[in-house]
Amino acid sequence: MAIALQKVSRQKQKAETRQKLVDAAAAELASGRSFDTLSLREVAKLAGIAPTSFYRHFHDMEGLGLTLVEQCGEALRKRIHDVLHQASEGRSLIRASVETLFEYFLSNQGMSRMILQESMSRQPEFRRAAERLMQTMSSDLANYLEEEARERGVPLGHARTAADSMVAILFTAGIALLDTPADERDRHVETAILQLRMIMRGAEAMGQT
Amino acid sequence: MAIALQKVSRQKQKAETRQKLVDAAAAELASGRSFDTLSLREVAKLAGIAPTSFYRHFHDMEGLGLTLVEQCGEALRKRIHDVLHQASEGRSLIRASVETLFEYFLSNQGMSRMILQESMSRQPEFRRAAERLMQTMSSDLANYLEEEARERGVPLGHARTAADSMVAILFTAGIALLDTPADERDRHVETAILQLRMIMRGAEAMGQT
DNA sequence: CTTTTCAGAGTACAAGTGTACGCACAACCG
DNA sequence: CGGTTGTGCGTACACTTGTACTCTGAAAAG
Repeated sequence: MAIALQKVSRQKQKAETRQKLVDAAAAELASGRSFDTLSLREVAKLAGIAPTSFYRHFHDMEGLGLTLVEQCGEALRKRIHDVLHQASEGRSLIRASVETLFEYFLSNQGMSRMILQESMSRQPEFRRAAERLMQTMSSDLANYLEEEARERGVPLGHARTAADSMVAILFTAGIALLDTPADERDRHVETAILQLRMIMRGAEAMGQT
Repeated sequence: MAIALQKVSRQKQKAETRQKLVDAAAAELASGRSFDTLSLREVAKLAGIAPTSFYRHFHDMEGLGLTLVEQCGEALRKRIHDVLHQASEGRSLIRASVETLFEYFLSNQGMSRMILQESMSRQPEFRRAAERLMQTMSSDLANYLEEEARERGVPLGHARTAADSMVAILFTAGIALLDTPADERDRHVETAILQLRMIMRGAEAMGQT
């Protein structure tokens, strides 16, 4: 006996299938595929829709890619923001940030790889999207550093520049991390923390000049 | 009237066609194509050989890619090495290094993009190749920093870690540089220099602890 | 109710892909 | 010299790719 099916609105239905496409792509990334070897037909098949129906949702694979980066970037950004603006349970803030970020990288390898990779992609749109993300994170971080320095009464020179350095290091280390067997990952974490502290020291030193 | 043709040895001939393949790929990269959209058939055609003859030289496109990275990486490494170990004509060494490296990135955009991009590639071989390059450069730099610090009698803590940071920043900045219109590039250069100096200061500060 | 809209399916096609197989012919080796 | 080796070519095959076109059926609009 068939259960009465809810009649769903058109736009809701459309949004759902669209998300199916996004999810299918994400799943494929998660299992190690690279985004630009992913074909329209393939994601369509994985999402359970006809290849030609893809066009009802995205004009391009690039369109899908941008949505993907955007969705994941938002999650990432939020995560860092939260760490910075809430109690860090006794851990130093630098340590908390590094650990949180790396944790995210590890549990979302597929998407992280994509973001990191597309930040160096040939497709200008992708690059810009990734760059925007990094810049947003860098701004967040810079604001925080300045505020925190003011509270401690330590003059901090070039907060934004320091923040840029930190983000660059975190992302570069992130990639290396994903290639590292689990039992050596701590070393990367400690190194990254050391690197960030070094930059903090340098920034403070240059603030006093 | 036909000029007498030199009879060429087999291995020399083979080496030549192999290089034709490499050059064809490099040329395509230089004109903006991304390596992994490059097909075997395409490079074969550009090199002026039959598609199936490709296999006489490389087992894979990946094989070609590795050769490409290797050749270009060597050039890059050498360039930096030279800057570090020779008179820098009055410029500070940091400035000289940054300017030389960025110059190289700009005049070899295709290859640079490839190296930078493949350092985050899905293909583990590529990643490792790029990582090897970065580590070599980092070692070179670390050695130099230590030696130079010894000469000045300044204790330098964690030279290698500092060098890693510097390389990460240089490569990240390199990508941004390539996306920047010519008249704004100086800003990137100055920022990078500032970032490296900051790290130096930090490293010195931590060396005294 | 009727009419319109539009997400999705199906078919079809031209173009491009990697590569297996066999052949030609010049360089090499004994 | 004659036999072997190996680079390069051409053909052929089985796929995969993006997408143009047409059709269907149900939700939305009137």
